[in-house]
Amino acid sequence: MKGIRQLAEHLDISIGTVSRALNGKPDVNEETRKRVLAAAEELGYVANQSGRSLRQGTTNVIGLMIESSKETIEDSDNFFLGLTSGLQSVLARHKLDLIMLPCPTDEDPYEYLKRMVARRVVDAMIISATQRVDKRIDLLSKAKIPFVSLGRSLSSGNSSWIDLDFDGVANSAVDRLVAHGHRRIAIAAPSNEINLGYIFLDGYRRALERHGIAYDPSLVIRVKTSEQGGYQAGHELLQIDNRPTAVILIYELMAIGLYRRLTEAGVIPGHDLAVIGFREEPRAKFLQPALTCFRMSLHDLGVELAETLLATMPAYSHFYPDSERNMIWPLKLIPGESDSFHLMAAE
Amino acid sequence: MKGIRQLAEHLDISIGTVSRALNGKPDVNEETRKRVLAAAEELGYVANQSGRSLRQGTTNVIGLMIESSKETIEDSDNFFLGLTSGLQSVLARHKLDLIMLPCPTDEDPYEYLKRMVARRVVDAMIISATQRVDKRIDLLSKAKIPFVSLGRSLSSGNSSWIDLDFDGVANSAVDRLVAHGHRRIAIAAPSNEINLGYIFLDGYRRALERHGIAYDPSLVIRVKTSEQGGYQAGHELLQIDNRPTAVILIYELMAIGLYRRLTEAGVIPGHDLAVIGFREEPRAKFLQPALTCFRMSLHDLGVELAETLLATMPAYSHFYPDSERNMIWPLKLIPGESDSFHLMAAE
DNA sequence: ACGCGTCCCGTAAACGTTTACGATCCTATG
DNA sequence: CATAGGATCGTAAACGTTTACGGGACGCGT
Repeated sequence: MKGIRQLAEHLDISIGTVSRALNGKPDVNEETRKRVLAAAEELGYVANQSGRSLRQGTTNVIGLMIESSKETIEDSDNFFLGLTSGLQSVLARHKLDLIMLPCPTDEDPYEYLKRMVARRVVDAMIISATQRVDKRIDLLSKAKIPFVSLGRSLSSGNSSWIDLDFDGVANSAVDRLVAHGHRRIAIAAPSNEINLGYIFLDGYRRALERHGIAYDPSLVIRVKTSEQGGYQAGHELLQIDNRPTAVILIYELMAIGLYRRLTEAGVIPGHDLAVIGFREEPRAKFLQPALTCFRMSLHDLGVELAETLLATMPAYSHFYPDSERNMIWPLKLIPGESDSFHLMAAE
Repeated sequence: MKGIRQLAEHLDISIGTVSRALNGKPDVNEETRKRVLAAAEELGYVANQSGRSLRQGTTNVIGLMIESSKETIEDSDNFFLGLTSGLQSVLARHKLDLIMLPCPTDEDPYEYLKRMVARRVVDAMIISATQRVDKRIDLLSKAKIPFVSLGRSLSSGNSSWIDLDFDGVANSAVDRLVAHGHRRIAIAAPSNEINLGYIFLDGYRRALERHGIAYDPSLVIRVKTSEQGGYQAGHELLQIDNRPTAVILIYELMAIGLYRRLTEAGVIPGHDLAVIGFREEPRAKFLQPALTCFRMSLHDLGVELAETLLATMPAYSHFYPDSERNMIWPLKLIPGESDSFHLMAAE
């Protein structure tokens, strides 16, 4: 089966009518529409995407850009795959397909995105790992490509975003640790320019202030968001004099490395050092003591992302009239035992 | 910047010459080529992919199909993301882009692939999770879409594939366990129709035979390849009367669940029950005792996949003249402690 | 009989690119 | 000088769709 022309000839109908029949347009007899659909099914005809895109200027494809640095690719998790399920459940309703665009580790994400945008291979984009100031946002805005970013940015302007509630996470974590008697609380934040690192630290700082605890910069550890980074964090924690009694991790896989380093040094996690991590991961279930952490549904987040995105696309926005353009995605605290040993007042 | 026409007008050159200049064709003055390239860079012109695809019948995009069932998506790992790095390093040399095509969990993989193929959105495909008999292979062959499958199949015919050496893995594992004195060796295989499960079991069976150990079907446990499945496997292991003294797992994440179930029952992994897993995963590093398992480089596998694929594509095959169409990908044994406690002869 | 509207269908242009072909100019060679 | 041939460029067709437009057939009311 070559194209619509062969299909039309086979049916002895004009090519225009066949197209209208297939696309559910009016001005076509219900009877002939049946014939056309049957023949298409029988001959296995599916419209060539290039031809269609060229004519309509639309691809019916949504892109999910994926970044994974050389350092974290080994530890990188099922985050994006977890998202796809929710995304697709919404996109499928509009006959939109999702493709993932993995940015090569040795290419600049901005340049990569620029290429993809210029080639007009997707109608809209979802980007993540949003930086504090992110050129990609300006790029997409100027190119008038609808998009939503997972993570707000200083560059966001009035574009759409959904951000994980890292402010809330930091606050609950500090509250909980303080309630358990901790006063010296360390925090492991990412070493790159990702914006959620800043939000996380801000929340941490303001929470301390709320509890009348002085902010101590030496308790802020900047490491990679990986198991390796967790190990490194543990290492640095042990060096601090007047060692903190608790630590908050921005990424749960770090807990594995942290536990490892602590255990090596004879420091018992949860007993000698309280630990709270983000986010709940099935594969960290094994940790002893069980990690206190925050839960979120990747599927639901995917659904929300898709709806927010569609709301920004003129052709689909009427389906989602009252969709928020911006939103803070809530996390739920899952109490474990890694922070529940009460401390004797040290002084 | 709209299209090549505007670029041509801006340069006051014909549209054909511009196209030739951009694509490095002959019959264009070196001087004007410079001008064209400069102007394209300045105005940010990039060829529209749809137009190009339509004309040349080629998209310059390679698809990596991703399957993840509802059950395993939570546990699914960085396998595909790990592959992309190697894939892209090769594809980039030929200006080919990689996209990942995640099959929705509620859609039949065959139908999904059929849609993607018919829409002509990629030039070639990489498929994985190959089934014992896999209709996708016939589909791609008939559609004359170059492809390589990760995992051979009974349907493979003379198509290209790379298969992980599960036969070798099963054999080494059995050899090692027998050398440690084990005679009753269980095996946890996947419950679906994925072909590597069969190969794994075959290898296991032949290895037993080689050692003069009778094959006992009750020692074959079929579970999902997830942490949950590992737990289930542990559960079933404990039910077997005349309990086996060792178990081989087809997937390393299963070890986490297995350890959990064993510990619950007071059975010490590595001591009361020897364990060998596939494949090495950074996140299973924490397990105590350390898991004996098999290592492979995802990056290198990606490289090999890309080269094998390109070798099947007429336009690129001359770059890879002596590339094997089929290949067994070797794994390296990483000794841990989970199988190294020597047993007293039980009888 | 005439006009008008509705239903259905065919015709052809347009989307942006690549490429076969032919045209022009210039140089070298006899 | 005539001509061959190389270098460079312009022209136009083609890829597979969608869709604006117009036209024929038919029914209905006047």
